[in-house]
Amino acid sequence: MAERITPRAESYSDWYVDVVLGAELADYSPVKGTMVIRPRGYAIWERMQSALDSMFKETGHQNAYFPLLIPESFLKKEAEHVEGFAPECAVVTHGGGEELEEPLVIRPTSETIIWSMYKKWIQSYRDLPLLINQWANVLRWEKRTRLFLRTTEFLWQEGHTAHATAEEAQEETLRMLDVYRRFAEEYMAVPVLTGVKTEAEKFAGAINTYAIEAMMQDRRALQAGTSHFLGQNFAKAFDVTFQTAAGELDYVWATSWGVSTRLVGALIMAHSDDKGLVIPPRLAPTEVAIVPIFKNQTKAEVLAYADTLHQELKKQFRVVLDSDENNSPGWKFSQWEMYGVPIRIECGPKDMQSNQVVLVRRDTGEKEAVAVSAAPQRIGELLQDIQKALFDRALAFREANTRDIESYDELVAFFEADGGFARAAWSGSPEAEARIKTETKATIRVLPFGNEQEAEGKRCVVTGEPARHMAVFAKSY
RNA sequence: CGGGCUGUAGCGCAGUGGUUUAGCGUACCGGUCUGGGGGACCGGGGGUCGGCGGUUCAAAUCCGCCCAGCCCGACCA
Repeated sequence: MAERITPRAESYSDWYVDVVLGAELADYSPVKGTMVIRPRGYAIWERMQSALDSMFKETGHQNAYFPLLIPESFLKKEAEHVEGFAPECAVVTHGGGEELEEPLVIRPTSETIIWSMYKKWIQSYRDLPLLINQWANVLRWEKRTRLFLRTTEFLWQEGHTAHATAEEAQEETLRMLDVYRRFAEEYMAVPVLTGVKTEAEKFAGAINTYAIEAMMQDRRALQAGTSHFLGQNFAKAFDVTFQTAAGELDYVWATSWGVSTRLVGALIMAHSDDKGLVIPPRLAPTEVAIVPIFKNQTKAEVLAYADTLHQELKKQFRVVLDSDENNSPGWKFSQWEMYGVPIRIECGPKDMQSNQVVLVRRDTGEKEAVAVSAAPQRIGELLQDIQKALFDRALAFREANTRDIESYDELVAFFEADGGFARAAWSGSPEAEARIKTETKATIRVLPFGNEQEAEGKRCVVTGEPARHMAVFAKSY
C-alpha cells in the first residue's frame, strides 16, 4: 500500500483530503488557506467551465473581464454589502513603493466595480437587459479553509445582469438558478434542492438569494450555487438609472449569480469512495484508461494490440494508454481507480487470442469481456450507464437521509444521530431559526419552491406558532 | 480568532538531552527476473529533524514565538 486512503467510515474529512491529494487534484501552497489546483483538478474545472459557459451563452450572456482591484470606497456604497464583506477583504495599501491615497480592495465579488461601470453604459431601456458574465478569481479571508470547499482565493464565474423591470430580473434570477440545477444534475450527477434562502443566510446586498443545495456522503449539505435578485439596491448605491419607454427615469433592476471551484469539492464528496476519486463521465477529463497486460515474451504484440485499440477509441473517447513498463498491472488498476477514470480496459494475451478486451467500470467495479469490434459501442453505453447510476445512487442516498420531522425533540434527536436533511414546519421567525442553529448546529439550507402551501395548517416545530414555511434543515459545509 | 492534536527523506513513521556519519518501511535511480488486483532480488542516491530565537559544555529531543495541516468552536453567499 503506497498511498492508503483513510476509509470514509473512519474519518470523513481525512478521507476527503486523502482523495484530493491522492488523485492529484490540488495541493497546499505556502500561504495559509490557498491551494494549487493541479492539472488533474484543473482539467475537471475546465470541463465544468466549458459546459457552463455554453449554457450561459445559450441564455444570452456575454463574457467580459473586470479588474481585480476595487477602490475601497466602492465597497462601502451599499450598506449591507460592506457589512457582509468588509471582514473578509484583503486590502492593498501600498504600490510602487508608496502608500496609496485610497486603499484598494482585492475583489471578494465584483458587484461594486461592475455597477460603477454599468452607470456609464446604461442610459435607456434600449440598453437593457445587459447580460454579462465573468470568469475570475476572488479573494475572501476565510478563517477556516478546506481544499476546494473554502479557500482564501478561489475561481468562479459571476454573472451580473441589469434589467428594466423587477419581473424581468426575477425571471433571470430563476432562469440561472435552473441552469445551475441542470448543470449539477446532468453533468455532475448530483441531485440538488432548489429554493430560496432565509434572511439569515442570504447574500449581503440581495433582496432574495436562491440556491442549489446538495447532500454529501456524510449527510451534510453543500451550497453548490447561488443566484441573487438584487432589486434596485446596487442601482441606487451607484446611481444607475435609465429612461423607460414611457420617458420616465427609473433605477435599474439587478441580478447576480455564481458557482465556484467549490463544485469540484462537491463532485468529490458526492461520488468518490474508499478507493479514491469517482468522476461522472461527462466531466471526466479521461473517460477510458487502457492497461495492457503483458509478459516479456508477449510485450510487443500486446502493446501493438493495445495501441490499435487506443487509436480506434481515440476517435470517439477521451482515452489514455498506460504503456508504462515499470509498474505492474495491479498497481495501475489501483492508480486509475484513485484518479477516478470511469472505465478501465484490461487487455492481455488471453484477450488478444479471443479478440476481446475486458471493461471495468469505476463506480461498481464490475468487469465484462467484450469483442474488440463491439467495444466502442459498449463503452458509449457504459459511460451513459455510469453517469445515470451515479445520479441515481446520489438521489437514493439523499432520499434515504431526508426525514419529515414533526416535533422539536425529534429534530434534536435527528441531528444528534446521523442527521441529514430534515423537512420541518417553520414559523418564519429568525429567533426560532437561531435557536435551532445553536442547539443542533443545523441551519435552514433552503425553503423549497412551493413550501408555503405545504406549510398550511402546520405548526412551527420550534415555537408551535402557525407555520409559514416547510424548511429544509441540515448541517452544512 | 479561541481550544485540542500534529509537523523528522517524496509519502508513512521510529528516535524525545550526549551512544561514533539521524534510522525503518515505502517511493525514487541503475540492473536482472517478473507481469490478469498495489511483484522479487542486487546495487545506489536523498533528510540537519516546519521556521526563528533562547537554555545548555552539548538540542531532532527542553523553553518561547511564529508558520502550516487536521479536529472542535466562533465567524461565513
